[in-house]
Amino acid sequence: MSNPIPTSPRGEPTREALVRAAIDVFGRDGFDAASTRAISDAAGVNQALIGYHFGGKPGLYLAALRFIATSVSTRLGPLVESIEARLAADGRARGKKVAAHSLAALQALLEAFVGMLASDESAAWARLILREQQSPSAGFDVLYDGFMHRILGAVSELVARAQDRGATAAECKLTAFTIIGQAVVFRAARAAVMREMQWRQLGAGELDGIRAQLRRNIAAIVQAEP
Amino acid sequence: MSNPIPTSPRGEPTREALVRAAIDVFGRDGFDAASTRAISDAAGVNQALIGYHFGGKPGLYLAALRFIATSVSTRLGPLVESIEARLAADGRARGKKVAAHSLAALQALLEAFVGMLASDESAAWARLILREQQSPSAGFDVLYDGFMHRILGAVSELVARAQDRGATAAECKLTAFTIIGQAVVFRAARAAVMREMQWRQLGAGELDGIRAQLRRNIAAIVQAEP
DNA sequence: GTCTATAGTCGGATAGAC
DNA sequence: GTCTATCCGACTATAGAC
Repeated sequence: MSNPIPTSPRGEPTREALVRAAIDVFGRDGFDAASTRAISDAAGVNQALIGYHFGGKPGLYLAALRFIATSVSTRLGPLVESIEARLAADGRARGKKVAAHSLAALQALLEAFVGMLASDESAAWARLILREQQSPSAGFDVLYDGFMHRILGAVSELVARAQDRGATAAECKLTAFTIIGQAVVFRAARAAVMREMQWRQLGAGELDGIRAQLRRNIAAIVQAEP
Repeated sequence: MSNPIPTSPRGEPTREALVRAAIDVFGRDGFDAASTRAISDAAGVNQALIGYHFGGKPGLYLAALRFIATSVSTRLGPLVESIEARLAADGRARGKKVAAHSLAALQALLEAFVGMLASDESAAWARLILREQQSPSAGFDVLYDGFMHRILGAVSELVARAQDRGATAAECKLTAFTIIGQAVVFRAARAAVMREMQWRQLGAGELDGIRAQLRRNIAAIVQAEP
């Protein structure tokens, strides 16, 4: 059916331009409504090249999701890796000291996360991800296995150590989602945020306020008495 | 251009069937990809009736958003009204007593909110709302003015009174969004939640766990020391 | 590897019978 | 108010020249 992607270096710029345009157009219009013409026009290449390079529209869609997973991993990967290394080094050790640096790491990770969600470049692929969450296609696996599972695991584990009360793994995962939700809302409900806050843009100043709020909330949640 | 909606009672069942089907199909496919044929088929009526009753596809879309705003208002309106009445009765009074019942009201409102977001019936229109948030059309006003602004105002005001430390209105609004985000994530990132929690459904048991988590987090956030 | 041209399908809107 | 029939434009995919 859909042939493998040709790998000749000569076509690489074309493939990358198509993928970048695809993320934008698929994110804005959804898979069905997005037209291959709109994508090829935005990429500045011929429409027939989508069939040649990706086998067709679905192949280009999957390539776009893979590109997103790689982008997120590139952006958050180093921080997540350093956290995972620290988690492994601490092993089963617990106590005030572990709790303190786990909280700090949790705050740092979510500040990086919300910074990513706030950026303009993330707008297009965030739209695609939110679509996949609402109606998962076969491509959802690319996103979940590509970065979601790993980040969720790190956040849950940090919550467990920062709280240091015998919360179950399921409870920590639930806490992780409520913490992540506090960042996600600034992308998922962006239009309402901008209108209600009467912001004209979400720039550095606004992001600082959001980050301070997140730091405070995270500390309050993990330090609260059970 | 698009004539006003005919108001004859004879056509009312047709209009309602079309609006209900429209919420489902528009939510699933987006405005462009949704076909009027799919909507009329799902509604069990003739495709040409969309033109007759709503002037066309855009008219039906706006009618669907209006229906959603009314549905949410019906579901959360009474609770919000009782909260607004209490806020008005308290006036400028502050202190421990006001803080305590404001916290309780905040928790109750968010439990109702997340219950709505968890319900299957809300899935379709939640999809539509998330789409509008990501790429607001002219119809976003219908949603914002219809219920968002009012609920956000109630949550912000409850946060201000439950904290009872001189936080600015902007800070309270930001806190309100982070609190609402903790509920919204269970709709916006539903696919990731189900997979990571290894849930097969989000039923009464799972919802109880989410609500307990929200209660705890909200109390921790508003009671934390500045 | 990239292009033009086109075949085949499906979309929204509407005219007109009942 | 509801239906059938149809126009016309836009879409994806692909054949074939360069």
